[in-house]
Amino acid sequence: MTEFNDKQIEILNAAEKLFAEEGFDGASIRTIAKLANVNIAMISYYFGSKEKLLEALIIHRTSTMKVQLENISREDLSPADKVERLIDLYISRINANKCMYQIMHFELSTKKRILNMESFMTIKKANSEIFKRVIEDGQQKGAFKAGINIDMIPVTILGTIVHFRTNALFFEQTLGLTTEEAFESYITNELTLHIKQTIKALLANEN
Amino acid sequence: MTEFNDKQIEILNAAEKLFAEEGFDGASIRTIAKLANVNIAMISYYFGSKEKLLEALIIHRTSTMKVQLENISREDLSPADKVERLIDLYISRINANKCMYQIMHFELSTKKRILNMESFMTIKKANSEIFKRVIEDGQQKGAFKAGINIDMIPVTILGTIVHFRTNALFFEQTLGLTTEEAFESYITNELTLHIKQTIKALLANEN
DNA sequence: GAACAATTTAAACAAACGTTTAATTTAAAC
DNA sequence: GTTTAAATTAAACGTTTGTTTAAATTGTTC
Repeated sequence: MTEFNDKQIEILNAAEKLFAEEGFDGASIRTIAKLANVNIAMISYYFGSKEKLLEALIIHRTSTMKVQLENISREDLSPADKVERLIDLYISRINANKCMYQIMHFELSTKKRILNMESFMTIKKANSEIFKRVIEDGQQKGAFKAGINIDMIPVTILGTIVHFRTNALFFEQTLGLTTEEAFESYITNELTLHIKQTIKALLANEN
Repeated sequence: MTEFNDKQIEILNAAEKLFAEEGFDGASIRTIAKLANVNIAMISYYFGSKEKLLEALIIHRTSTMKVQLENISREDLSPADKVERLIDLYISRINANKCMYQIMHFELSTKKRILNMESFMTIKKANSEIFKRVIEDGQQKGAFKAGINIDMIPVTILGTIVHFRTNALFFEQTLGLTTEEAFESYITNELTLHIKQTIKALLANEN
């Protein structure tokens, strides 16, 4: 879409970090400018306002989250393997965009800004539909059970990951994940395994 | 614990609503005071500062969230029924304290305030341990499968509910839950059923 | 009802906020 | 090299922020 120069990219990166860490209201134009090594006036100069900066950031990041999931439904895999690959992709995407997810989940939950969240919603919708297609295919082939709420499966997958991340402090204590690596390692191994086990069990046809 | 008079309660209620809707930084002392129908100075007078108001609110609300879950592990039910009851209690507790959960999940995720979240963590820990006990009991009785990640089961339950609530706007659109009642009804019926189905499937022993 | 403490108020406080200005520097075009 | 546009700056703008003050009101005690 719109091309950004180096200065603008630096501002967007700084904004992403600080919006995620301190919230939109908590992060100030001055701290963002300082982190990006630019004059405070540059933000208004390039983006117009703080709110428009957030909007630009969301559109910029979501546009790069291309629908790579789409390809999976075309791959020649068993329905069960497709679901596993989808879960892997979900998790790796959140890991790669954890700041953005943090920001958008807060923005979605707040009633303050009636910001344009359509770009984020569109991605969510597309992903949900891919999931739906794969599962319905599996049901027709007799691999998956009927009578399950397909709409809520992405909710459980995403919810589990997001909830684990937001409560990082809690799990650092209770699971002893003191270092950053231990925490991330737990996500890619134990947590991912748990999600796969859970979804598999829900879908499994005992016949 | 500490007793609050009517004015203080009104301030706490107003603060809870506005902190949840607009975030801690987004809500101002003046809007809180206006909603509570008190002078702005009363907040400093009673609570000392905005930050201490949040702290008082958290301690006040979490102290009322007594460990009612504790009783369930003593009830004479099958392990499967106990799990169902635990899920019901989880959901009804979040429904009853949705504002507080909203606030605390944001506060937990932000790196800004190093606020005392111990009261919230203690509750989380207690609940997790009750869950653990019930499931381990079910495993010993042969009702539940072995080789599952017990720690992550509350994460999946809570994550699914919280994620559904935070993305309310999205599901209003995609599921057509236009009214407040339709949304809440979906949680108590479809979503609850989905969670129970999921956890049951994960725990079920096929032997 | 006088004396005292607790409550409530309007006003003011300094600090931080997002944004704009007007001047200056850098870059591009001819 | 002059001209024009773009980028960058420091300073100031008017608000809003959380908090405090000092005066006024209310409640309590004897």
